[in-house]
Amino acid sequence: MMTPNKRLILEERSKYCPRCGKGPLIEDSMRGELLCSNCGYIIKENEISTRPEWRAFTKEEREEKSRVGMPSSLAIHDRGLATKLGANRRDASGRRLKPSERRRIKRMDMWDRRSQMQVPLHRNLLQALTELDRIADKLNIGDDLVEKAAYIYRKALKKDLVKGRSISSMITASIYATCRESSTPRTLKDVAKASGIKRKDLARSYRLILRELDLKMPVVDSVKYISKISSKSGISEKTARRAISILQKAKDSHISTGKNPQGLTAAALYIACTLEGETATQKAIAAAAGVTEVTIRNRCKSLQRLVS
DNA sequence: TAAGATAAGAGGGACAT
DNA sequence: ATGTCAGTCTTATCTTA
Repeated sequence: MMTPNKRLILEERSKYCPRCGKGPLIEDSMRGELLCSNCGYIIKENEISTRPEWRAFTKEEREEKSRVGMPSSLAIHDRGLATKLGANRRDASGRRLKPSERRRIKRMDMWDRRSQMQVPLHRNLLQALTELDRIADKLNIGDDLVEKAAYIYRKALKKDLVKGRSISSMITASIYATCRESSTPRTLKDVAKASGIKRKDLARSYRLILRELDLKMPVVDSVKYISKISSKSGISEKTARRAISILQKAKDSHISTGKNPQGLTAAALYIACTLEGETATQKAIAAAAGVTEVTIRNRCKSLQRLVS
């Protein structure tokens, strides 16, 4: 009972990162985040702790939450709390609320007000999150990533990063950042296309977010792109595996750092094709990977030295 | 027709001024 | 703050097998 709330949180969690499986997890008390010291992954549930007091309630809250209908979602512009405590004291399905639930909602409401979300900001968020849904749908990314993107956007908004820039470009950048963070293979190009933002602008906004929010991204693993590219250009499983081993070698010899991962992957696939006697044109692979043939050739030059 | 070569230009990071 | 530099990637065009 004497345990401070902070420690309570930490003890409830696994000591290992859910993504990379390593750790240890450390707490960034400045931002109230729990993150992996190995890969920088921010453990999602702790996002809520930008409003630290909530953490005190976790245990009971969690049980209560499940009884009170819609979960509070970061991807809803007001976290789903728009409906203030109504006069009739009933929830959405008409049930009477228990006094304890009423108190809780009132408290959440209070924090909502205190969170200095002024009306223009609300409007901004609403617009951004509408856009977020639309783009996320096109990109086929899951709800958890949508939540994460919404979280990043909120942070950007709080830091006034959106001021002077378009909402679309910033929410798009948030989405891209989310993909990178979770190692979901979506390229700048993919995301730009889905949103209608120019690649250049997206890249700029993304870098801004990265810098200002101090986000650390895992190094993108070119192997992740193998299946995407090989299936698009109809390359066999066997050849794809060969390409993976080539990429592995490339990684070990450090020629892959600083190179466009799609280009590298495309080149590895091309070389694998020639080694396996499979016919595939540079053109086809380049198209599938979203890079030019020239890039493939350039990567091939350094990769071929490894293979031979 | 596929692949290689070459050249020009865009955009950004690093570093110095 | 601004400019330069090295390096990457893209587009375009020409040549080669």
